[in-house]
Amino acid sequence: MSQMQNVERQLREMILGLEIGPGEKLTERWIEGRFGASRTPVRAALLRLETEGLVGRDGRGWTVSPINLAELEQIAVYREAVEVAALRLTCTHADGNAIDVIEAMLDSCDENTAREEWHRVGMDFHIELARLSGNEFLFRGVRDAMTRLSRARWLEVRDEAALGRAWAEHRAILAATRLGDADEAARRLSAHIVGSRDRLVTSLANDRRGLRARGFAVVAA
Amino acid sequence: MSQMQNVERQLREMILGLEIGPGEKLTERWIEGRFGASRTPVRAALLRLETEGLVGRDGRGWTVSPINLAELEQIAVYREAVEVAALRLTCTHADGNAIDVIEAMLDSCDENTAREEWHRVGMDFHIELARLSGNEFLFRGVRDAMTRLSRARWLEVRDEAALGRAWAEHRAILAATRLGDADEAARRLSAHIVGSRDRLVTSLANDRRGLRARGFAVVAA
DNA sequence: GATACCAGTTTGGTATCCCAAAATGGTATC
DNA sequence: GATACCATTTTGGGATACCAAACTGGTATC
Repeated sequence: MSQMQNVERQLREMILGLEIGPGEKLTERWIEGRFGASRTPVRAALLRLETEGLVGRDGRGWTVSPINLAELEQIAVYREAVEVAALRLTCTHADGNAIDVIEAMLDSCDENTAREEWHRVGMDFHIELARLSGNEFLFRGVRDAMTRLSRARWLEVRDEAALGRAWAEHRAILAATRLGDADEAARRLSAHIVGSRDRLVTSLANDRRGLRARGFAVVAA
Repeated sequence: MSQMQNVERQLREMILGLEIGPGEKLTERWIEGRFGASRTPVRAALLRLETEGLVGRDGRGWTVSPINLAELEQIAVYREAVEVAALRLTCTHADGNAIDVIEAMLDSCDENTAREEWHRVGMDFHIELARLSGNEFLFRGVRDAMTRLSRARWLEVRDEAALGRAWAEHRAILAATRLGDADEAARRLSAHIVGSRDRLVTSLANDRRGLRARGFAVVAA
């Protein structure tokens, strides 16, 4: 694999994994040294990650995008539009086998599963469901929105009960989709997204002090 | 302005203006010479234009994205989702003054207006309307979709009557939005987008031979 | 005539160098 | 102690050099 893709992938993982905190300054030379690549692939990676919203410009330099509560709310609205559209599309040509695969993803999580894995599967559920629509642009929209939400969701304080409820909602959405009941599926997905957004923003707003203490920049709604 | 932004802007204009045809090969060295910049800004520009879907990789090299009828149909579906969501949002806080500005854009076109200008205003109408939603992500979604549709719409064979009908639809959408009638506005916008898509794809499919004769790569639906 | 093969050229990927602007840090001044 | 000022360093933007892989055109072989 080329250096360019390597730097991009590794830097993205460090940002999403919060190994580099939201709001931290980045210098091209530091990245260069950190990954043993020269500046050309480093700059290519930064340009890509900028379009993903993971890094941004801070004057002349680069910054890991802070957690922005107002932005999170906007993303949730965008996500609802594209994900519901994708799901409605999927309902028009529901494929039982494909839905089985996604349901198996949910089943793969139990009480012994690491929290990190629940997190990842929770994202992939929505991404893979959107992929079933067959529409590349709706799919990308959902995937990009989930990427932008990823760090915030990881920071969210979630209890076991909340995760269980989310999983139940996922299953209900799948069930309606399997039946091709677009209205029911859309209704449940909308509720899921809105609820998810509210819990997320509330949790982060409440924990803002703690997040700042960890050195994470959090911008208010 | 920096070279990077310069190269990006000029190259984008050449591609959107069809000065470089869909499907044409690009070499970094040619661009370098054409705009008097070195490869560093050229590379940055290509990476950016790649995310806009205007250029793509062809093996190791670069290609101006061909007109892809299947893709155009998918983009229209995506666009409908985000643009309708944006419009519904706008209807919840309709601002008469802002709508006046957009209506003035429509008024600025008359029988003496160049076709190129009609084309530009037709795009900007949708983009500016989406901006009123106040949601950055819905706005970007609409803007990016319009960018991707731009070349195809320019190639579309459209008569005066079709343009007149489009303008009437635009005005009806604005009127419903001004009244805050979200359902009516959404219904009219959906119809406008679907009709627009059908005419576009039909026109291009019919004229495929002519387009190929001009050296434009057109991929079938 | 078709094909396999080879030398020369082109091209994108990468590394490195240079520069102007911005950030930094220390110092003199009040 | 606060502040204005200046020398130094750092940093991103750009230019260029180098390389390996891909492409090209021609040639020899069958």
